[in-house]
Amino acid sequence: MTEWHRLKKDALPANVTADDVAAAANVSRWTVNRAFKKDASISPKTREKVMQAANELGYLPDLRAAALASDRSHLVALLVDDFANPHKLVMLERLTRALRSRGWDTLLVNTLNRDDAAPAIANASQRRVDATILIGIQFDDEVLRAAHTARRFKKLIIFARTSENPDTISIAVDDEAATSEITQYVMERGYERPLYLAGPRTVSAHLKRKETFLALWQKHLNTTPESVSVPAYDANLAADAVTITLSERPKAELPDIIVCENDALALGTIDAIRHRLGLRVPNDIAVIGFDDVPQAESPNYRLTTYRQPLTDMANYLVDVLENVETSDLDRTFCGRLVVRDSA
Amino acid sequence: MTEWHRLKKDALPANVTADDVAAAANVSRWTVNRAFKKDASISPKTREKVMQAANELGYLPDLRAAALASDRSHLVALLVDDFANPHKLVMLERLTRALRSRGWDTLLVNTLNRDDAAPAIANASQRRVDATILIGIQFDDEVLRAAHTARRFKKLIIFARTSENPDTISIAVDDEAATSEITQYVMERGYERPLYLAGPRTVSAHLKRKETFLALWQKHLNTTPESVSVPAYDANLAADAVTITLSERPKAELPDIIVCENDALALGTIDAIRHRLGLRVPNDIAVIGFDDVPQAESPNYRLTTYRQPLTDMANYLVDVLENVETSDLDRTFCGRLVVRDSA
DNA sequence: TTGTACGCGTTATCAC
DNA sequence: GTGATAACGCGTACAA
Repeated sequence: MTEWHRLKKDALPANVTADDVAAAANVSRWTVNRAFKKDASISPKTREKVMQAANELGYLPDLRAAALASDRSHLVALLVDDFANPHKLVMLERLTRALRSRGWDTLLVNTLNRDDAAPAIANASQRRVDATILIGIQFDDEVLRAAHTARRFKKLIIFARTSENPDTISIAVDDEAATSEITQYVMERGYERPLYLAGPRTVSAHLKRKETFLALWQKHLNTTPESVSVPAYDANLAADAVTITLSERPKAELPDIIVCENDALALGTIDAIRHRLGLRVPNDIAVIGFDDVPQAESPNYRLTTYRQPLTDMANYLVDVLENVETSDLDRTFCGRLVVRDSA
Repeated sequence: MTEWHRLKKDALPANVTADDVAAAANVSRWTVNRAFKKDASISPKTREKVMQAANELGYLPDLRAAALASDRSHLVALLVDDFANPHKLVMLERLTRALRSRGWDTLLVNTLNRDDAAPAIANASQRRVDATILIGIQFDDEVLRAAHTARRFKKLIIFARTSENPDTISIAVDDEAATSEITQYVMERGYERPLYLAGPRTVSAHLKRKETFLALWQKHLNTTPESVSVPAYDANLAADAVTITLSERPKAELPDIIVCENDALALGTIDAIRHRLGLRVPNDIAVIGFDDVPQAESPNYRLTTYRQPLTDMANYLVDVLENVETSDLDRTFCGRLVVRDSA
């Protein structure tokens, strides 16, 4: 008989409650509770006794019941609708790491399609999460209104994206400062004919990158750069868009740099320049991205990009969760330009 | 005043319960319950009346209380420890899609480090999830034993990885069949000096790819191919390993194909071959992967790889959840080789 | 088809 | 520092 099977056999019943522990430790159920609570007024000796009994019985507090009774679940819902962007995986890692290491659990909700955003939010509210975090793209005012109607969570946080909605807490990088830094770099390096490649336009939770870039260029050089949009942050879509836009174009009219709203687009752009247009990066066309995804530093791409301070942002998000306030919690962060070889 | 603000102002109290709806609809609380339950014996008229009252009050059942009372949460924990592998993002999307579209919610648990696996499982058990799904790599027998000690969930599922552990349900691709198909393809294309690039060796939940490949090669050609391992499924690690292994080697002794345990390794391998060794793919060294991540079809990689039927696997996982049984639910699936240009 | 005790396992609050 | 009472919001089982 393996050790595993012995364990299986000796397994105690699954439904050990605080009452059982209380009986075993000869204390009241409430004392058991205190033993599991930080800074509770309980003598070290009793706590020790309780913990030992709990260990023997395999007792762990039931978080469902705790949430029901206290109306705080230490649970957040994370709504995502944009799994084509590799940066999402990084964000998921950073957010779940910050949350979990500080005692918060994460409900990952895949917003299946555009019409599913509102039901997804309603669903989260039925779990009585303490906050709902939006890290997708298709959240417009309509969705935020749905969130509000299905009000049940105290906080609605928009992460890595800016929102002016007053009932929302936005934690994001300062797009204007970042884009300003990028623009300055592009100008200093002497690029003259940029093409801006943007993602989908959203109504309420957006990035201010494209408009800032165009405005700055206009201001300093008095011309408005060309720009193209794709309907999702997807490298393949970006590659197609770049190919279609530039393939028939005479060399002299090609852009000398493509400024991309994020790395997902930038990576596709590099692929298209090399393998569809048959040109070199950065010699023929340079490329600059945003996010600094892991791929960006691969020897194949060596992408110049802007890195967001995701860890700081995630930690601030937990600060917000632990704060009782609900308003004036918006905050922007500054990242830094990571210069590699693509521009 | 915007519509948003009006809604805010008119918002009803957040704590609407079934009792409130019952009062408003002039029925008992239990009738309200039935209205929200599928195939409950309730007259359409009453249900309609209840639903209307519920809508007006903004009532939605509290899933915490439901789980507490029924001991079924329709919630699963998804434990992940391997965020460097882009395939994880695809798996997360497919799993959450299948789960959510069939009424299941997902707790995403980031297993922060090796020692955190057991606490992570314990934490999931405190949420009283109906099942725990492991999609990482660092789950050995010790961890599974911890899972068992913190028993509270009915099912422990290992997804996309094989386990012989009797208390575990394993849903995976048939590695032997898949590797056999790959091996046959490699032989048919006339490759003679393969190098096998594997990921970390795990104890209980493993892939049978490397051993199968080596055994088949041995059987048919009577030689054992060289193999190399990296400690994580990370493209950068793979690139480094390939570089170190091959950079000083005379051309004649280089492998003519590198067979990778998955795409994460394969993409890094291609990068290293091109940019560090200065060779061509597939002309000098061919590469073959496993998973068919989105990157694999980019014009830059055109990776020949093996695609798992992830959607079918995810749907089967939900079947398993909805099944009352616990044993004999293991199942393997067959995928297909996707031939592109890299091999 | 509809209504009624009771229990699920905690927490908040107050009494000792 | 410790024990006790009353919720928290719903499900189950059974009765009407």
